[in-house]
Amino acid sequence: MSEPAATDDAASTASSPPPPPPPAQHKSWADEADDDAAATDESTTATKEPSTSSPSLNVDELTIDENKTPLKLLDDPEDSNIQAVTSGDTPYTSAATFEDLNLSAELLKGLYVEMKFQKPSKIQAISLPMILNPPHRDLIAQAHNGSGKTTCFVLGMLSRVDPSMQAPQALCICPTRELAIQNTEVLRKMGKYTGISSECAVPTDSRDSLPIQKRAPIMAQVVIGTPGTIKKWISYKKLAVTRLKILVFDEADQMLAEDGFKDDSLRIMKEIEKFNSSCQVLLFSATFNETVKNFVERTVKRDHNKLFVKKEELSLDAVKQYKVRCPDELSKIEVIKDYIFELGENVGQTIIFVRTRQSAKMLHKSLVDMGYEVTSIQGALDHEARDKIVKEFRDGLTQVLISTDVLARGFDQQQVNLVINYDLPIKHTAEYTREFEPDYEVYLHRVGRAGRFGRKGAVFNLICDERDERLMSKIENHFGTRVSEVREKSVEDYKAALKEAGLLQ
DNA sequence: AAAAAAC
Repeated sequence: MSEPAATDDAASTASSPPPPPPPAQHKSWADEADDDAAATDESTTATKEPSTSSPSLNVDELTIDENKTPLKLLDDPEDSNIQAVTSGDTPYTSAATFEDLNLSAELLKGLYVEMKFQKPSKIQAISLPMILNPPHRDLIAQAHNGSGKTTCFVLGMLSRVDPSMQAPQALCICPTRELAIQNTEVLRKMGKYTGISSECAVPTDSRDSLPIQKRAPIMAQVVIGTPGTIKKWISYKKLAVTRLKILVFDEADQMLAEDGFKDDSLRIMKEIEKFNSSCQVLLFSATFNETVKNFVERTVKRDHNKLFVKKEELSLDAVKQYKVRCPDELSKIEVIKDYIFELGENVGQTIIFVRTRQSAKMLHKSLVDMGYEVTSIQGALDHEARDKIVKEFRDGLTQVLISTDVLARGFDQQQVNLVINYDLPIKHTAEYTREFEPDYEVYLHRVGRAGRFGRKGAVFNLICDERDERLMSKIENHFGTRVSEVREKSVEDYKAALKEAGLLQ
């Protein structure tokens, strides 16, 4: 069951000569920015430039592969809603237990004692053999919110690191500060007994940290951070990429989206590839829309593996979705305080999502003025304030957190049972069209803040005009779900909703 | 007409 795991890593630590010293980097990385940006554009149009391995060809081959190869679905018929396409003839066996994965005793202890895990979740059972076993192919993996994606790549990073080599061997890039910190904490917890060192690459307060030029090079074996800081560390040669074995993009669809972090991500990837073409790349997210899916498949190596879920099956049944029709903006606040807060007091923590920083501030002030204890977070706050607000929420000192989409993705707080969409998420792309498009991916991610790991949860969408109605029904159609209405002033409706969601007796 | 992220 677990034969293949021993060869590659073990051999390289035991018998191969020590790795060569990092080659001298003559040019500052920042100097190349312009060339790189130009090359990047070309590769996206898939016309020329063999800087990576001819992208246009890859697409064709992948398409053929997908159609011809019967899905090598693993041994569990229940997994049929996850579509797995594996590359080549490598057989993978789904891991029924963590023991099946040939993990070190220290890592197993971390999983059982620190994380209190018993056995791999579905996505873990399928993806971990692909991540851990040679030939360590790249992987694009989609899985439901709260299904344990983080464990997949954190375990991947921890088990691929050679504990005896003090150099960065695993790098994980995340879209927000909060997610980078959270992932670092998970890694430290899971890896507690392994002795593997880690560093969180996010901006620090300039007052209590050395300027980058004076800092020592990073020796940590795993680095997790946000694009800007990682780019900076690489360009100042504080983060060496030559020993990296594994590169992870969390929320990969956002990290590679045109209006996301695509340029940064591609630049980092190219820099790593330049010194180190064998580095394994993992792309994880709950969402990959067709556009970005198409693009990311050209971003990774040709012989990658992939796991996808149908969009209809992404909306968790565990989280019940409702809509409340409010006559105007002001009545949204009434609905929140007079009904949702009133009834939702003992159902756990709540996140209220808003579209803009301004409305986060406004709503925060309104609710505080009315005597409610709420906090709010958005990207314009300084780092200290952001960290403090998240910590208070995690410690349970605050029950209600107002947030922009800074926390829409990945934020894992198991006590969150209620999500309120004060505004529905909108795509900003169609600049000159009059019709608004919902941001389906952000909607799904927001909903996913409740019902972590199969827990109960409810979402209330506050809608107040024709535009909202259309957005809401588009969302329903897209995911093939029905969002039932809770009448604005009906206590009974709210009660029934919370009962149906399993949050109220 | 947005949010995120480096100075």
